[in-house]
Amino acid sequence: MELPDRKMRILKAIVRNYLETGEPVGSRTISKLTDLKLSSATIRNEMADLEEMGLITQPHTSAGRIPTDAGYRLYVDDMLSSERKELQDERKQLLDMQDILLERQGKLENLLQKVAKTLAVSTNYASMISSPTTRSSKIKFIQLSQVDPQNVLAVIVIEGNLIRNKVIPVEEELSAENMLKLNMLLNTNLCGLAVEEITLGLIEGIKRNAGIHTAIINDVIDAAAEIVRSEEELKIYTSGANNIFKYPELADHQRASEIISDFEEKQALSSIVQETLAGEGQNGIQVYIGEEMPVARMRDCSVVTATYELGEGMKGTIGIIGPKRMDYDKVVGVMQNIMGQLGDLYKPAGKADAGTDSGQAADPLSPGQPFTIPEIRIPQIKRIEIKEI
Amino acid sequence: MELPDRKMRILKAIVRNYLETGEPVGSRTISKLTDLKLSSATIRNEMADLEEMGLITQPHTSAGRIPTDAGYRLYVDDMLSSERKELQDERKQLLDMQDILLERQGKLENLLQKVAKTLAVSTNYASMISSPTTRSSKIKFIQLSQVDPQNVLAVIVIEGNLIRNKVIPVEEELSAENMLKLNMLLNTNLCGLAVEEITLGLIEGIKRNAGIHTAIINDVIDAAAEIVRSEEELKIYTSGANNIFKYPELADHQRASEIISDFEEKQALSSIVQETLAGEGQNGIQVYIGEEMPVARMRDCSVVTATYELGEGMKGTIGIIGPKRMDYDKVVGVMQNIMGQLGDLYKPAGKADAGTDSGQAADPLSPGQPFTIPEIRIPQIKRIEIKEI
DNA sequence: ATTAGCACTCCATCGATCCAAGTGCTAATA
DNA sequence: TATTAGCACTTGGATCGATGGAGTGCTAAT
Repeated sequence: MELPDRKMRILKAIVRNYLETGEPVGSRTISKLTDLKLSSATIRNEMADLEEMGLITQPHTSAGRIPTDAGYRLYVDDMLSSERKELQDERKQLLDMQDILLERQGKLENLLQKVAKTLAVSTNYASMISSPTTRSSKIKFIQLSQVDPQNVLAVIVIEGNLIRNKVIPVEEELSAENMLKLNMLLNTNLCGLAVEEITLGLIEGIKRNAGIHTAIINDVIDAAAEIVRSEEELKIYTSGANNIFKYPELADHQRASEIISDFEEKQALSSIVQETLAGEGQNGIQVYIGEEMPVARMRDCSVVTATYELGEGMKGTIGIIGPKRMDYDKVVGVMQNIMGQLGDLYKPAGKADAGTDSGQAADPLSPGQPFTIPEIRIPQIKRIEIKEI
Repeated sequence: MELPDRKMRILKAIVRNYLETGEPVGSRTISKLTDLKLSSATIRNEMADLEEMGLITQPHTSAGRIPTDAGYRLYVDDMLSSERKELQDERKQLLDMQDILLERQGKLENLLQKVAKTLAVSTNYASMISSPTTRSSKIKFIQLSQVDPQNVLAVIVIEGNLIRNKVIPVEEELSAENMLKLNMLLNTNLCGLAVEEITLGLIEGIKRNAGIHTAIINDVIDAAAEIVRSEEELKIYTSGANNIFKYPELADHQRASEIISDFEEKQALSSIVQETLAGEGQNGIQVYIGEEMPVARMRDCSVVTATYELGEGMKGTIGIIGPKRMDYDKVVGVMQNIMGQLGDLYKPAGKADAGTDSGQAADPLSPGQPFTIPEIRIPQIKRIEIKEI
């Protein structure tokens, strides 16, 4: 949609003013606000036109105008397409804070949670961030071990030092020798492959090559393959849901309750993440306004999403959810900033301490070294002989 | 505090009625409600007495009465001390639903999340559940392995098949032989010990016995010990925060925002958990009413907490947070029910399939077998000889 | 000791009124 | 022809007062 320059400027002025105040904005306000020297009467005429075009609307007859979804859309598209020189400034401005925040963390989980919080705090909107996908990440290392007579522990390390593990119950204990063979077998066949390359056929092939054929071995191979293949669950971290109370248009019981609920359940957010990963927006940033929201219950909101990339193929989504009158400029700026920061994370970093953190989850950010892995190799177990001491 | 029977009955009637309606309750209502055949005038007199005792109060001069914190307290204490026969019924009633819900899950995380949700749905209040402590759980198995030249993977399995892992960055690669020695050393010295028994002194001892003395080895031992010793972080799962909107006294912006925020941050909830684990209430259930709340920002709420036990020493806390006028009877019933269910989880269960679940977290509920572990043993690696094929 | 009766208090509700902000239209102006 | 000043009109929100219902405390009767 093309718009005469003057109308466009008036529209922008309306949108910007409404973003700030949340109040319908009248002709007089615009007249004073813009540098086009026009009287309120002229503005009124233009506004009548804009309304006819469906870009703005008035809540009731004698009120000012507020942007429609289409109005926002035009505003946002214009913003995204034009070179944003201010963004540079905003990025700089935020860098300090970010630097502190993004100090090397032990656990990916904590990092993501912190990023979510930073986003929420610095924008005053609700935020979310999804864990990165690992579908195309390569397997680095597999290890099975007999924890006790009934349980085998399987640990799989994938690129980025993400760790998956599981205890596999077994009917009877495996001999140490078989266990070692199994380890070699799995490592030789699976290391270096991307997670998505592990097919059922491949697994069957491995079973045939196993040499030893017991039900147990087959079960264990299946279980191990399952861990690798298992659709990694999409985890979503959120923060600042209570920020919605800052915007009266979202803060009534009905709406607030729904939004809070969606934030707790994560289900709805997940569909936004899917949507984002599917379609690529300009600059990697996508904006859904009101009715465009993938989630019906959030049709009073807008969401700005972006895809971040941690390492090769490890993509995730960050999102800011707020009222339709959100400060899109600022949000996009913050977003690009964070994207940059996250992208930088897997580049070589300064020497760091061996973090004292630990826990069930993995350590994705090996302190003090590059995030990517030089080459895949098979553990150097060649042949093993077991003797009593 | 002792109260004449009649006054007690009137108090209970007031509380119960207020719990239901949320409206101040008048003398006439009570007169009709109770089976003591008394006129409203008599009730009025008694109510005046109760008010003097600080058990009830009127929001304004010409309104009915509502219970004070002290009034609630008396009511709750009475309820908790008397044998609750209705509870039995409620337990039965809920069992079916629970059985479905508590089907063997792969991941502790998912289980806890589901329990939280169940609590929230069945009570209509907000709920939380903390991950169980593992301080006194025993170490079952330790394994270090060289993932790549710069990284050593440490995996520790503790009782209940909980898994902790971490990638330890190293300056130079360890020889296979040293790695094996290290594994043996750690397993021999640490397996069977409770997490809290691992002292710094013990670690030093191990280092001295290591035989091989390089900085690397020491670092790795330190890192491994750190994982074990690291104060396990208290994870808290919540659900149903949006339920607070169902209670007008909590649903105004100010309060709602605070509560939601506390639920997101988990910080405040954590202090409730600590408090609960510290003091033992009757039946393992504790109730904090209004001003008794450990968290200042939640002084308009009540919380009912209970300690559940998964296995030996694995204790966690469940909690229901709602308005002061919460249905304490029901909540306590549901609570006891869930406690029982969780307690039963580590008793032998029917044969189950080898679950297809996996992920970064552990599998605490080894399907198809007892949750507790028969005996600790050292992995049967005795002596290793490495040869090229 | 209990109860009926009554005067009193206070809040919630409803309607009426008023006011500010903003519009659309018309006529004057550059 | 585009812009502007002026004006009548609309409308929702705030304010105010009156009304009525629910509940109380007190007194006198049972």
